[in-house]
Amino acid sequence: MEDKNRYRRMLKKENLRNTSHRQSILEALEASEEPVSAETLYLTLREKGISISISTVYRALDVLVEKDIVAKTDFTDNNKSLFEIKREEHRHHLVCVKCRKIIPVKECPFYEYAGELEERFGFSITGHKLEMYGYCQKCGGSPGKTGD
Amino acid sequence: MEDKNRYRRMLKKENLRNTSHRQSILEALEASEEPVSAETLYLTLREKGISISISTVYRALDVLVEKDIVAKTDFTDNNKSLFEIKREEHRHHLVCVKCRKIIPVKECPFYEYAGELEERFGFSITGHKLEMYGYCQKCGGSPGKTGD
DNA sequence: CTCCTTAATGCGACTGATTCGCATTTGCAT
DNA sequence: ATGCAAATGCGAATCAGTCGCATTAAGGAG
Ligand SMILES: [Mn+2]
Ligand SMILES: [Mn+2]
Ligand SMILES: [Zn+2]
Ligand SMILES: [Zn+2]
Repeated sequence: MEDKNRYRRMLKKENLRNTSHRQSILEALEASEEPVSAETLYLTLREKGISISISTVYRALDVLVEKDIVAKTDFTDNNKSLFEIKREEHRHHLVCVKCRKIIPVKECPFYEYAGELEERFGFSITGHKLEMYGYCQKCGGSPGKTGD
Repeated sequence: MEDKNRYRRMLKKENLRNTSHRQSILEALEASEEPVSAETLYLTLREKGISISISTVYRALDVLVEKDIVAKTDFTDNNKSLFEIKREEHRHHLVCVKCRKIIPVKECPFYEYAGELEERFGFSITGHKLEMYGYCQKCGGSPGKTGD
């Protein structure tokens, strides 16, 4: 219930109306540990008994991405975009090229590197995306720690 | 002319036939400093007087990506994929969100970080993509060095 | 060089994710 | 409560990318 108010504030700050659909979408995104497609999100909402149109899902996601509340990523292969709510600590992903599993990674080693590039290219970096591809443990990954 | 032989060898190694279209495509990709869309590539080839079909461009790119000779990237915004030949040193990109300029960056600060993640998640990393977004110098970037 | 097998290509039809137009509803400021 | 702009629903439209199938052209064997 307090998330509801947080979302309201976020939307307000961006001059977006606080609609029940946007609330539901933010809630569903927050609940998902992995990035989700517009269609998956749509189906999830419908299962919860929420009557919404797929166009609305796309439009809501668009505006949330534009306002930097949601991150949109196009992983290669699968032709659909995936969406993820932006959290305290932004995330990167390990994507298994075999089973398509996506593991979120919270660390970001890029800040100092970014500063260096900004100076070199006279470029002002406002964001970045990093996706790593390979094989998960089940599909033939390295035998490293099981993630303890 | 010696590139032609290099391409032939690359194709042969992957059991791909050495067709004139694939040669032209590799040549055009090599000549481009920036990633290009299938359509741009298609038009470039046509301008050179090469008669080719857009399906063939897509099919050639697909197989080259599959064989790890070409890198495919989906930059956000513009809904088309961009393609780039894989060079000695793989590249990342600075993308200006205003004018869409793409600056290639050759450094990759990523290798040791990758090793760490592999061990932690039992994941075997075979590749990665890193794209950075922001404003180029012309569009309001940092006043850093002009790239000397 | 000639033949043969099969990959590669052209072309048009098709797909499927995303977008759009427009009529209707809803949020929200006054 | 009222009015207006923003948001939504629904179907139509877009358009990058894919596919089927008939035709061409690599390139290996002889
Ligand atoms: Mn990061
Ligand atoms: Mn790298
Ligand atoms: Zn896997
Ligand atoms: Zn720019």
